[in-house]
Amino acid sequence: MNSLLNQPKLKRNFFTLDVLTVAQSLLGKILVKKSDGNTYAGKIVEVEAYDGTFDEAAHTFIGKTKRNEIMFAEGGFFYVYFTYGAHFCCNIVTGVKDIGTAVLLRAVEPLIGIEEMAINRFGHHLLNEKEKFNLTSGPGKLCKAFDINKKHNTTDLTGNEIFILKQRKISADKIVITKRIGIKKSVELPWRFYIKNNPYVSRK
DNA sequence: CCACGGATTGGCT
DNA sequence: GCCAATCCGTGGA
Repeated sequence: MNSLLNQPKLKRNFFTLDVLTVAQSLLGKILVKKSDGNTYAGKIVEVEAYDGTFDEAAHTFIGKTKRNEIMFAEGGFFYVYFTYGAHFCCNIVTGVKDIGTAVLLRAVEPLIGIEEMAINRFGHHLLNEKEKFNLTSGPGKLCKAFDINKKHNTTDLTGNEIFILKQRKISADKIVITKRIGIKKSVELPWRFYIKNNPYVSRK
Protein backbone atom coordinates (compact mmCIF):
# COMPACT_ATOMS: atom_id res chain seq x y z
CA MET A 1 0.00 0.00 0.00
CA ASN A 2 2.69 2.45 0.82
CA SER A 3 5.66 3.23 -1.37
CA LEU A 4 5.70 6.56 0.45
CA LEU A 5 6.90 4.75 3.56
CA ASN A 6 9.58 2.88 1.63
CA GLN A 7 12.01 5.78 1.94
CA PRO A 8 15.06 6.48 4.11
CA LYS A 9 14.84 8.54 7.30
CA LEU A 10 16.08 12.10 7.19
CA LYS A 11 19.47 12.36 8.88
CA ARG A 12 21.05 14.96 11.10
CA ASN A 13 22.43 17.05 8.24
CA PHE A 14 18.91 17.76 6.95
CA PHE A 15 17.91 19.43 10.22
CA THR A 16 21.05 21.44 10.94
CA LEU A 17 20.45 23.87 8.06
CA ASP A 18 18.83 27.23 8.80
CA VAL A 19 15.23 27.24 10.02
CA LEU A 20 13.62 28.81 6.93
CA THR A 21 15.28 26.29 4.63
CA VAL A 22 14.28 23.34 6.81
CA ALA A 23 10.72 24.63 7.21
CA GLN A 24 10.09 24.67 3.46
CA SER A 25 12.00 21.44 2.89
CA LEU A 26 9.81 19.66 5.44
CA LEU A 27 6.67 20.18 3.35
CA GLY A 28 5.69 16.90 1.69
CA LYS A 29 7.88 14.78 4.00
CA ILE A 30 6.32 11.98 6.08
CA LEU A 31 6.14 12.23 9.88
CA VAL A 32 6.17 8.75 11.46
CA LYS A 33 5.61 7.76 15.08
CA LYS A 34 5.87 4.19 16.36
CA SER A 35 4.83 3.36 19.90
CA ASP A 36 2.85 0.81 21.88
CA GLY A 37 2.33 -1.31 18.77
CA ASN A 38 0.76 1.59 16.87
CA THR A 39 2.20 3.24 13.80
CA TYR A 40 1.11 6.71 12.80
CA ALA A 41 2.17 8.46 9.61
CA GLY A 42 1.18 11.69 7.92
CA LYS A 43 2.43 13.99 5.20
CA ILE A 44 3.53 17.38 6.49
CA VAL A 45 1.42 20.02 4.73
CA GLU A 46 1.73 23.15 6.91
CA VAL A 47 4.59 24.55 9.05
CA GLU A 48 5.81 27.77 10.69
CA ALA A 49 9.38 28.90 11.43
CA TYR A 50 10.50 30.41 14.77
CA ASP A 51 13.89 32.05 15.33
CA GLY A 52 14.65 33.32 18.83
CA THR A 53 17.62 35.44 17.73
CA PHE A 54 15.29 38.27 16.66
CA ASP A 55 11.75 36.85 16.39
CA GLU A 56 9.77 38.00 19.44
CA ALA A 57 7.13 35.30 18.95
CA ALA A 58 9.68 32.50 19.41
CA HIS A 59 9.76 30.83 22.82
CA THR A 60 13.55 31.24 22.78
CA PHE A 61 13.48 35.03 22.37
CA ILE A 62 13.76 35.37 26.18
CA GLY A 63 16.87 33.17 26.28
CA LYS A 64 17.35 29.62 27.48
CA THR A 65 14.93 28.29 30.10
CA LYS A 66 14.06 24.82 31.31
CA ARG A 67 11.07 24.69 29.00
CA ASN A 68 12.76 25.79 25.76
CA GLU A 69 16.20 24.26 26.37
CA ILE A 70 15.92 21.63 23.65
CA MET A 71 15.45 24.36 21.03
CA PHE A 72 19.11 25.28 21.62
CA ALA A 73 20.33 21.80 20.74
CA GLU A 74 21.53 21.05 17.22
CA GLY A 75 18.81 20.28 14.65
CA GLY A 76 16.86 17.03 14.64
CA PHE A 77 15.26 16.97 18.08
CA PHE A 78 11.57 17.26 19.04
CA TYR A 79 10.35 20.27 21.05
CA VAL A 80 6.89 19.63 22.53
CA TYR A 81 5.13 22.23 24.66
CA PHE A 82 1.77 22.56 26.36
CA THR A 83 -0.43 25.61 25.84
CA TYR A 84 -3.84 27.11 26.63
CA GLY A 85 -4.25 24.57 29.40
CA ALA A 86 -5.29 21.97 26.89
CA HIS A 87 -3.10 21.41 23.87
CA PHE A 88 0.34 20.11 22.95
CA CYS A 89 2.21 21.48 19.96
CA CYS A 90 5.26 19.85 18.41
CA ASN A 91 8.28 21.39 16.73
CA ILE A 92 11.37 20.19 14.93
CA VAL A 93 14.55 21.82 16.23
CA THR A 94 16.75 23.19 13.44
CA GLY A 95 20.16 24.75 12.91
CA VAL A 96 23.49 24.36 14.67
CA LYS A 97 23.94 24.03 18.42
CA ASP A 98 23.11 27.04 20.63
CA ILE A 99 20.77 28.70 18.10
CA GLY A 100 17.16 28.71 19.38
CA THR A 101 15.27 27.87 16.20
CA ALA A 102 12.53 25.37 15.38
CA VAL A 103 9.75 24.55 12.93
CA LEU A 104 6.20 24.22 14.31
CA LEU A 105 4.26 21.38 12.65
CA ARG A 106 0.81 22.86 12.04
CA ALA A 107 -0.90 20.21 9.93
CA VAL A 108 -0.36 16.81 8.33
CA GLU A 109 -2.35 14.70 5.88
CA PRO A 110 -3.11 11.39 7.64
CA LEU A 111 -1.75 8.30 5.85
CA ILE A 112 -1.28 5.42 8.30
CA GLY A 113 -3.08 4.68 11.56
CA ILE A 114 -6.13 6.75 10.67
CA GLU A 115 -8.55 4.70 12.74
CA GLU A 116 -6.30 4.97 15.80
CA MET A 117 -5.99 8.72 15.22
CA ALA A 118 -9.78 8.99 15.26
CA ILE A 119 -9.91 7.12 18.57
CA ASN A 120 -7.29 9.47 20.02
CA ARG A 121 -9.05 12.60 18.73
CA PHE A 122 -12.75 11.80 19.08
CA GLY A 123 -12.91 8.67 21.20
CA HIS A 124 -14.55 6.69 18.39
CA HIS A 125 -13.94 5.40 14.88
CA LEU A 126 -14.21 7.68 11.87
CA LEU A 127 -17.88 8.36 11.18
CA ASN A 128 -17.59 10.23 7.89
CA GLU A 129 -15.31 11.90 5.38
CA LYS A 130 -15.66 15.27 7.08
CA GLU A 131 -14.10 13.95 10.28
CA LYS A 132 -11.07 12.78 8.33
CA PHE A 133 -10.28 16.36 7.34
CA ASN A 134 -10.57 17.41 10.98
CA LEU A 135 -8.16 14.78 12.34
CA THR A 136 -4.81 16.52 11.97
CA SER A 137 -5.55 19.98 10.51
CA GLY A 138 -4.01 22.03 13.32
CA PRO A 139 -1.00 21.88 15.67
CA GLY A 140 -3.00 20.74 18.71
CA LYS A 141 -5.09 18.36 16.62
CA LEU A 142 -2.17 16.51 15.09
CA CYS A 143 -0.52 16.01 18.49
CA LYS A 144 -3.76 14.58 19.86
CA ALA A 145 -4.18 12.30 16.84
CA PHE A 146 -0.56 11.03 17.00
CA ASP A 147 -0.69 10.82 20.82
CA ILE A 148 2.23 13.22 21.10
CA ASN A 149 2.66 14.71 24.57
CA LYS A 150 5.19 16.09 27.00
CA LYS A 151 7.06 12.82 27.33
CA HIS A 152 8.10 13.14 23.67
CA ASN A 153 9.86 16.44 24.32
CA THR A 154 13.61 16.13 23.48
CA THR A 155 13.10 12.96 21.38
CA ASP A 156 15.94 12.49 18.89
CA LEU A 157 14.37 12.36 15.42
CA THR A 158 17.27 10.31 14.07
CA GLY A 159 16.10 7.46 16.36
CA ASN A 160 13.40 4.82 15.91
CA GLU A 161 10.33 6.18 17.73
CA ILE A 162 9.63 9.43 15.91
CA PHE A 163 11.30 10.21 12.60
CA ILE A 164 10.74 11.74 9.18
CA LEU A 165 10.91 10.01 5.82
CA LYS A 166 12.52 11.59 2.83
CA GLN A 167 10.26 12.43 -0.12
CA ARG A 168 10.59 14.34 -3.35
CA LYS A 169 10.99 18.07 -2.86
CA ILE A 170 7.85 20.19 -3.24
CA SER A 171 8.42 22.75 -6.01
CA ALA A 172 8.34 26.43 -5.05
CA ASP A 173 5.21 27.15 -7.10
CA LYS A 174 3.26 24.67 -4.93
CA ILE A 175 4.21 26.42 -1.67
CA VAL A 176 2.07 29.23 -0.26
CA ILE A 177 3.83 31.75 2.03
CA THR A 178 1.85 33.77 4.60
CA LYS A 179 2.11 35.45 8.00
CA ARG A 180 2.00 33.14 11.01
CA ILE A 181 -1.22 32.36 12.88
CA GLY A 182 -2.20 32.94 16.50
CA ILE A 183 0.71 35.12 17.63
CA LYS A 184 0.78 38.71 18.90
CA LYS A 185 4.45 39.62 18.35
CA SER A 186 6.52 39.77 15.16
CA VAL A 187 3.26 39.25 13.28
CA GLU A 188 4.56 40.58 9.96
CA LEU A 189 7.20 37.89 9.35
CA PRO A 190 6.13 35.74 6.34
CA TRP A 191 7.21 32.49 7.97
CA ARG A 192 4.21 30.22 7.52
CA PHE A 193 4.42 27.75 4.64
CA TYR A 194 1.81 25.33 3.34
CA ILE A 195 1.14 23.14 0.31
CA LYS A 196 -1.17 24.85 -2.15
CA ASN A 197 -4.71 23.41 -2.37
CA ASN A 198 -4.09 20.72 0.23
CA PRO A 199 -7.38 20.10 2.11
CA TYR A 200 -5.65 19.29 5.40
CA VAL A 201 -4.15 22.77 5.89
CA SER A 202 -5.56 24.37 9.08
CA ARG A 203 -6.80 27.50 7.30
CA LYS A 204 -6.14 29.60 4.24
C1' DC B 1 4.08 32.81 46.80
C1' DC B 2 1.08 34.92 43.24
C1' DA B 3 -0.43 36.88 38.83
C1' DC B 4 -0.54 36.75 34.06
C1' DG B 5 -0.92 35.18 29.37
C1' DG B 6 -0.50 31.83 25.72
C1' DA B 7 2.77 29.13 18.44
C1' DT B 8 -5.48 26.46 20.19
C1' DT B 9 -9.77 24.43 19.78
C1' DG B 10 -14.65 23.87 19.63
C1' DG B 11 -19.09 25.46 20.67
C1' DC B 12 -22.41 29.04 20.60
C1' DT B 13 -24.44 33.51 18.75
C1' DG C 1 -17.43 35.84 14.23
C1' DC C 2 -16.67 35.73 19.28
C1' DC C 3 -15.19 33.75 23.46
C1' DA C 4 -14.54 30.47 27.41
C1' DA C 5 -11.89 26.53 28.94
C1' DT C 6 -7.84 25.25 31.50
C1' DC C 7 -3.04 24.76 33.44
C1' DC C 8 1.73 25.39 33.12
C1' DG C 9 5.86 28.30 32.45
C1' DT C 10 7.68 32.47 33.59
C1' DG C 11 8.93 36.46 36.18
C1' DG C 12 8.33 39.69 39.82
C1' DA C 13 7.50 40.43 44.94
